[in-house]
Formats: sequence, C-alpha cells, structure tokens
Amino acid sequence: MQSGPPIGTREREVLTAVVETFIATGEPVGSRTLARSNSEGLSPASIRNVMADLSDAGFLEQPHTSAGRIPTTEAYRYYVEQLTGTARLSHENENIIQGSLAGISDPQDFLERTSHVLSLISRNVGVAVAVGGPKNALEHVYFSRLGDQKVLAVLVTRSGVVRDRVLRLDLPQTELDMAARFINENFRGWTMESMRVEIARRLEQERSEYDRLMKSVEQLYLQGALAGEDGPQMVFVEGASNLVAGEQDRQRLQELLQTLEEKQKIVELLGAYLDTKQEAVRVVIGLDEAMPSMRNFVLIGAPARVGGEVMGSLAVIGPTRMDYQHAMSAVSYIARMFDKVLNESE
Amino acid sequence: MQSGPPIGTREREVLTAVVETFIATGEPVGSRTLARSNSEGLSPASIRNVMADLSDAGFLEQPHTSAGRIPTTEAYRYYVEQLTGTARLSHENENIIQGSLAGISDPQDFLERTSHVLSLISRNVGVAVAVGGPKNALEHVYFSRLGDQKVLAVLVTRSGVVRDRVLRLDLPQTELDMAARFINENFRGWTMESMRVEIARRLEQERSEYDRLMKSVEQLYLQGALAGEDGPQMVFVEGASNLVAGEQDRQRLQELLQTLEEKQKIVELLGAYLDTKQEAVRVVIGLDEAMPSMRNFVLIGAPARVGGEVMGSLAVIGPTRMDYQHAMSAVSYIARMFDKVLNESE
DNA sequence: AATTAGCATTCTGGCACCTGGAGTGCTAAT
DNA sequence: ATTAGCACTCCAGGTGCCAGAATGCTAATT
Repeated sequence: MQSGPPIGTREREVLTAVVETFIATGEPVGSRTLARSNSEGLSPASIRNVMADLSDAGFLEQPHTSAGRIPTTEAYRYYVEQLTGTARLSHENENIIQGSLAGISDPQDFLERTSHVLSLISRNVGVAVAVGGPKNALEHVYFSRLGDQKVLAVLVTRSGVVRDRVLRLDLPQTELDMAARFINENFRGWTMESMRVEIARRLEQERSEYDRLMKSVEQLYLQGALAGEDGPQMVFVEGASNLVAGEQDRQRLQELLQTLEEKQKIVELLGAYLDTKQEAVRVVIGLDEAMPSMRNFVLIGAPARVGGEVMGSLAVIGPTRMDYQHAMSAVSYIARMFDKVLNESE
Repeated sequence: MQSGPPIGTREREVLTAVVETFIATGEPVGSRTLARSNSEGLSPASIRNVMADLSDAGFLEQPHTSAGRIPTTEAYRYYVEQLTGTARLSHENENIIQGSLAGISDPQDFLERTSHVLSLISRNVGVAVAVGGPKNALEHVYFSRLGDQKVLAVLVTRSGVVRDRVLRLDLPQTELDMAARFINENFRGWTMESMRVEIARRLEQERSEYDRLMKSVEQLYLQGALAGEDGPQMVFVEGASNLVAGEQDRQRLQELLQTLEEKQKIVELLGAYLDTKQEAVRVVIGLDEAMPSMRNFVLIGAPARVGGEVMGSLAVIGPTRMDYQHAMSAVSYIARMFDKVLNESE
C-alpha cells in the first residue's frame, strides 16, 4: 500500500503538515489553515487538490463531507518513517531524565522511575517491564524456612533482579541450606532456563539413586522455587491519568484504563511487538490488531538490556495523536542509558 | 453536630431512605419518590416537612431550589454509623473472595490479589499496602556481591515479606557473609526498628575498637542496607477505571486518577486514618481534609495483620455514593482472612 | 499545464428558545 | 399532626436556526 501511488515531495510536505497540525490541534485540518501556516505560498485550492489525492491514496480521512482532513493510520506510519533518525532529545527532557534516573543502581527502581519519567515527558502512559527472563543469569538462591510448612525462596539474578515466592513445603532449614548450596555451587552464572533444564535432567537421570539432597531439590523444583516466567514479573505502568484529557468517549476511556490495569496484557503487548533482538526504538501504529480496546493507539518501545542481556522493555503508549519526536527520543535515550547506568562497573 | 437537633425515628427512616435511594440512583431524591417506595404510607407532604428539618440540621442539600435532596457528608456519617455491625457478606462475594485468595501463602501475592478483589466487589478502587513495618520481625538478611561496586541486600521478615536493594559498595563477599552472619545470629526475630537502633548503638559505642566486621556492618548500615520505612513499600492500587463511570467532571476525574497514581500519597492516606491498634473496619467520610482532590470520597479500610503483627492495610476508596454494605463486609472479611491464611500453621 | 479564484453546496456546533416534568414551600383543610 | 392543593421555580431536553468552515468543481489566470 505504502508504495501504491508514488508520493511526490509536494504530497509529502502536505501530508506531514496535516499530521503535525492535527497532532498539535486535535482538530480536522482544512486547506485554509494549511495555506496560512505553510511556509511556501500555496493557495488553499492547490492544497485541496493534493489533499484529495492523499485521501484517494488512503492517507487522509474526512469525518464528514464538509470538514477538514484527519490522518489515517497509514499516514502516521508514513510520517513516523520519515521521522526516524531525526529524533533528538531536547535539553529540557534530557535534564528531566538525568535528574531522576542518574545514579540509580537498582534495576527495579530504575524501571519504576523509567515508567514515571516516560509518562511525564510524553504526557502519556509510560511503561516499563522486567521480564522474568529465562535468559537471565543466576547469581544466587536462598531458601528460608518461615513457618511450619512454609519456605521462602529467593532468586537473585546477576543483573540484580530479585524474585521471591513462598512455597508450601516442609523441609528443615538444614536441608534447605544444602539444596541452596548445591544449586549455588553448580549453577551460578547459568541462565535460569538452562539451570532448570539441567536440574530436571539430573532429577530424571538419577531418580533411582536419590539421596536426601536430591530429594529436597526435587521438592523445591516441583513447587516452582526455581520457576520464573510465570512468576510475578515487574510491570510498571504510569500516567494513565494522562489519557483522560485525550479521550472524549467515556466508554472507551474506561476500557482503556481497564486494559492498562491488566498488567498481564501489557506484558503480552510489549512481548508481541518488541523484537528483543532489535536494538532500535520500534513504533507500532495500530494496536487494535492485538487489542481491540487499543484502537487508535500507538506503542513506542525499545528493549532494555544490560550488557547483552535483555532485562525487559520500556515503552510509551498513547493515542496516535501524540508527540512522536519527544516520545521516540526519550525512549531511545533511556534505553541506551539503561545499559550504561546499570552496567557501570560490573 | 451529630447530636445537635435530636433525630427521631421518623427522621432517621427518611434519612436512611434518602441516602439509600441516592446511592442507588445517583439522582437527587424527591418527596414523591420516597413516598412511593417507602413501606409506611407517608404522604409526600409529610416527607417534605421532615426533609426540610433534615436540611436545616445539615443532613441534606439541594443542588438547586426545585430539585430533590442529596445527602451531605454528615448524612453519610450518620448512615454508616447506623450500619456498623449490620454488614454481612453476600455468598456471591464470599465465593469470589475465596476463589481468588484461598490458599495463597505469599503475602505480597495475597495483597496484590486483595486489591484486585476489593476493586471487583466494590466496583471502586481497591487498595492494599504492605508497610515496611519497623515493627516487623527480622527473619534473615542476605548480602550478595553483584559487580565491582555493587552489593545486593535482601531482607526477609518473619511474615514473608522480602525487601531488596542494590547498594553502591565495595566489599568482598567474604566480609559480606560475615556481616550477614553477625546480623542473622544476633538479631533474628528482633523488630526491624529495634535492630536498627541496637546496631546504631553498638557502632557508636565501639567506635574506637572497630574490627573488620564492624566496619563492614557500618558501611552496610550507612548505605541503608537495613533501612525499611523509606524503602519501596508494596502498594497495590486497582480499579481506578471504575471511577470513570462515577465522576462526571473530567477535570476532577483526572485529578483523582493522578492522586491514585501517587502511591506515596496513598500510603500516607491509609496511615493517617487507619489506626493500626484498632482492629475493626474504619470508614472515613470526607477525605478532602487530607487531600483536596479527594473531595466527596470515602475510605473504607482495615489494618492487615498476621499474628499480632501489623503487616499493612487494605481499603476500598470510592465516592461517597457507594455501596457501603458490600465494601465494609468485604474489607472486614478479607482482613480477618488475612490473618488466617497467612498465619496458618506458623 | 499547473495553479488559483470564485462559487454553490454541505455539514457541524453553538445559541436561543421553549416546554414538560419534577420538586418545593406554604397555607388551608382534615 | 397530617395532608391536599396550589403557585412557583428550575432544569433537562428538544427544536429551529444561523454562522462558519470546508469541500469540489469550473472557469479564469499565469
């Protein structure tokens, strides 16, 4: 579609102008308005012609016959494509980011503030997710007996993410200690995933000659002490209140807020669109394909990595009518910062 | 005020009727409507008289001259007072609660779901907070060296709450282990608070004769490894989307959502009103005293305790026009459940 | 050939206006 | 003490209307 009817420079200029003024004002853009603001002295009539063409090509829409034009999803896509690379973070925003993220060494903390800062800068929803990454390297496990039948399992990954869960299990502390030592000595530095696989393998293999230790390990394993993916990932979503101003339809507003409250869905959303192999900022226009309630919404995200390791992702979510420049530059900047700050001196 | 003009049974009945129908319909209640629904055959005119008295007494308001009456804050207070003790959880709700909370032994998990369930049942905002309780008993600390200058500190309380933070510190693992052992051996079971005080005291006292161990401990202490209050408490706020339907004024809606996003404020709010010594459900009507944006909002909360220990609190926050019965009974039920489920077999 | 001026046409959003309905307070009757 | 009756008040919602902003098309202009 995008290369159906070739877009000349004239068309491109008009299209960008329409998109930008629409983003700025929120109201359908007419030929008159454009003629006034446009630097080149084009008459309304000429612009009308161009706009008609753009409408035919599927880039512009009219709410009703005698109204201005509104950009379609396609138009935004095109616009963003033009934009990519241009994005430059304003000094003001750079200061904001530095001010609230510099020097934070705790990854969870960093993520939480990231979502906050993103929502501030973009005036939209800021999201930060720490994936329970099966790819994360194990640093340490601890088991601690809490009550009669309860055991607390704490997993620490090399990047400093702590995951804990309480298990219903009745093992004496001494055995827990042995199990922990066994795991720590054998699997420190392994990825969670391979650690789990290997433990499962060993359990399988040595089933006949189980000693006390392996029995404890098995119990812990079965209770999910070493699980991760399905464990509670950290999900920070902030700035939902920013949507109130932008969305007129109350019904829809409520649906949106509801969706944002379902952390699980947010994780899926980011997971589905953010290719973690890709490093760059990704802009997804038209989230309704994945979630109907997100019609006319956009995701601007990037994976968050420390060293080579993907630790999660961050993103801005907002209506198609948003300031792409700011959002993109901020996301990109923080994504790079992530690595620097958290990796610092490791 | 409440005992200014004595309220007879006639007045009481009318008042309750007004409050209840207003809660149900959301529209100003007229004498006509009441006369129809009221079991006793009172004529509209009589009701009008009573209502006029109630208006004078400050229990009812009129949006404008020829409209029905709306309950004032005072009226809600009175109403809830009448109600206290009556509250009975419906079976349906009991099932919902049991269905999603039964058998959960992880306190964080429990709290998170609590906020969710509360928001579901009350159709308002559900809140659950785990205080970094200086009163919590220490179970264990772990220190783990992450990178060149980073140390991960993990504190586990007896009730199973895990708190972690990354410190900028350069100590070898062996010293970290010694420090951890020192603390674990000497302070297991102490409250966080007294543990901190005692450590500070010892550091002070033995300043002259510092050995290696105490030096490590001091560094950890200074870096806040053992701090808690200012650390990231767990705050779960869910169901903000429910407010969309109830609040007409967009401006105010946005302010409300913003307030709910500031977890810190929520913690203060609960802290200010929920007397943790008190066990019962507390209903606070008129939150605007503490937070202007919460005009016409109500807090229905209770402390969450495990054993005698206060672990946090849970609450429903919603507009004065809400179903008090449901909310109160649910809060009370979960508060009791809290103790049972998490304390089970300890 | 491309651009623009001009014009008839279309549609919305806001404003003024009106009216039915619901509610009130008061007085007089029961 | 209660209630019926009544005059009065006020709002919500419907109608009608008009100005303004765009549009598409055609004819004039460069």
